[in-house]
Amino acid sequence: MTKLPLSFFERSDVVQIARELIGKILLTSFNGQRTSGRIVETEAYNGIVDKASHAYSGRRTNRTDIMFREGGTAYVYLCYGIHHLFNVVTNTINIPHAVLIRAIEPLEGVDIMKERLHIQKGAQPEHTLGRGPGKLSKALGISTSHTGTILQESIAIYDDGYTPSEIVVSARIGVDYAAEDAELPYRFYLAGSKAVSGKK
DNA sequence: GAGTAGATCCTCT
DNA sequence: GAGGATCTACTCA
Repeated sequence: MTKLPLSFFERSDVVQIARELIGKILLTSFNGQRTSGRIVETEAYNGIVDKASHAYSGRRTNRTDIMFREGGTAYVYLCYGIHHLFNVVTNTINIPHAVLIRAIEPLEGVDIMKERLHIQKGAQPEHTLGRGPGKLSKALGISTSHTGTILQESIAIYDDGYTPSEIVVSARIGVDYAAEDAELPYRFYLAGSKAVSGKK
């Protein structure tokens, strides 16, 4: 299992990176609690030309400033006052591209994830633990305090040689406000995975 | 099984 | 002061 280098995220094609992240492993290690899962669903956010992106038209505020950093930085923000959403910043400095990680299949630390989600042990099948961006962040212990973290230490993404059998492309979820950009084929998921969120 | 309301708070206008 | 890259629980059928 090899850790993805920062150069993986510093490439210019955010849509390509989103596709390649399917099947990779997201691993967090906080306070000795190690949890990981295989990424099965992602969405690309294509910077200043993408109405669905927080950085659309070059909007740079305290919150979005993280997206203007170099690739391989974590961008975590609070949605609906409840959910912490985990993104990976891509491309180079001053280009605010990002990939939203939407779903994982749990691998290590399943009991820790259940504890974090307040699920009784064995009460729910494992594939529900990382189904959806809000739950995934909670299961892995990621919160807004981790925004700006470089993805090489307490949070990192690995390649264990797994090759996805079939990747499905679709429009993104929950971005109706983005008008015609909501239709863009920027969402990728692993065909047949039970952990994929959204419609069937 | 499908549809809907409510939670809840930070960020930007 | 409004609204959001969501999730759950509850209703009704």
